Amino acid sequence: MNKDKLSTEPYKGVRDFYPEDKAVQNYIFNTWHNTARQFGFEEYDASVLEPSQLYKSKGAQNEEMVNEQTYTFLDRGDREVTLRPEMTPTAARMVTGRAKELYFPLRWYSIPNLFRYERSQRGRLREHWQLNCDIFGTDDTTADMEILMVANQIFQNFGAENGEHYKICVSHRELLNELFQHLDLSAEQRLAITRQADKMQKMNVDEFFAVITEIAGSHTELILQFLQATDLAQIPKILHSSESYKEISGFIQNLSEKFSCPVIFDPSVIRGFDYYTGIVFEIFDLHPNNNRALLGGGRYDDLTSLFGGEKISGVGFGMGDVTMRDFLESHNLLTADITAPDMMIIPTDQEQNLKAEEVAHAFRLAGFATAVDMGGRKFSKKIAAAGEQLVEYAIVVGVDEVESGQYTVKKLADGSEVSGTLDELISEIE
RNA sequence: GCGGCUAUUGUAUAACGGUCAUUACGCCGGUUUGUGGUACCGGAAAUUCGGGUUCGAUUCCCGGUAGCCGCCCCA
Repeated sequence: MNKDKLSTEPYKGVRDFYPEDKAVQNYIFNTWHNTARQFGFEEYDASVLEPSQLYKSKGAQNEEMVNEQTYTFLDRGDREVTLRPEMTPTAARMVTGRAKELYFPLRWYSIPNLFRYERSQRGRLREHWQLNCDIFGTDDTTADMEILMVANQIFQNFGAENGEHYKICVSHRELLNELFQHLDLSAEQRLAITRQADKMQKMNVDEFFAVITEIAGSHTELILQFLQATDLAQIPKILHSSESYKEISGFIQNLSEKFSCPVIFDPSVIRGFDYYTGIVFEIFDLHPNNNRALLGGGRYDDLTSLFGGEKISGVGFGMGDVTMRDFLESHNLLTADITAPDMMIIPTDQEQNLKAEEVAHAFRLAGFATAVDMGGRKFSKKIAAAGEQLVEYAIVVGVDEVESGQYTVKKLADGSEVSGTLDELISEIE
């Protein structure tokens, strides 16, 4: 290997999509598009470039994240620019920009590519695509239910089963907040507990007990009672009379009973960011190799305050293509759209290439995806190659065909042949 | 940013410190000068880089680089 030559590997943490990979991605994207449309969502999009300020404005924590975990640089006009690491701020920006003329509730979805500057690992690369679905401008819990039904339907449309391949876990931000308030915990304690809750599944019980005791001291028991609850009824009694308790219990019951979408109460579902204020949820991959969330989201009551104007609330989720592909592969649910041409025109030798291109043109105008193999191999090899690429039909173009005007189209799957003029063939194999 | 593991042809792999570096798939060609996929024959193609130990290193040691896995963080 000559080290002076350029590497054929893609840039660190990003992927090449060879045709077989692109076919998988198309299958995933098509299922996402179709499901979003099934629920009446409209697609939006924006540039990958955003002013860095869009991500820094949410607080110091975010500023650190932008500085260390995003692709951020100065443009030629000394403006600080960031490759978008998430879509929600962009969506908030766009919704606010036209808040006066948009009709709410607004159902929007997008499949943006997102970038993050960090060490890659299984399920987390530096560039990925993420389906974002949101319902903006309503506080009604029906919207929360609908958003989860979209999420569930996506998995159904991939042929996955709730409870067998994945599970849907829900919680409510206010429940934990109320508990914190009741116990009069400091902001630092709250943050520390919130951080730990996410990791509960990865630790054993004793370890977890020790960690929480260190943070919360005498309140450990109540906090553990909350975090270890496997059912809404098991959380501390003092929370049972709250509005959020009523909201989430109705939510769970309705989804399971009315919409065949069983969801599980799981208090360890927190979601990292501050803008969530109501119901939060995650969908987990149940395959042992993929012990992580495939999708996460929740309700926010004020996403647009940065831009001034009226508050706009909403509910939404994001899910990534990398974890989705791992999910489908692990559970053997993957099918891919074949992208081979419908028809391959095969000149017997290169003298016939121009004529072959003419023949191809006729079929293209008739609606066939048609390619010409103008390479220098023997034409028997060309037929073999077309067959292996799963091309549907092949037509050999040689001196005999050109002189007689009679061509033979071969169906490669079974070897059957039909002969005639080009016009006859075109109408024949429709 | 931190830690663990790995590095052999395009891919996947084999090789007690001594081989002409194994095998399979894929690729190219032929058996087959006008009709494919299976069979047979042949071909091209590799030890990540730099040092060290040794008569001799793919193999052992050190360092660089890259990849994978995990941690941190998770938008």
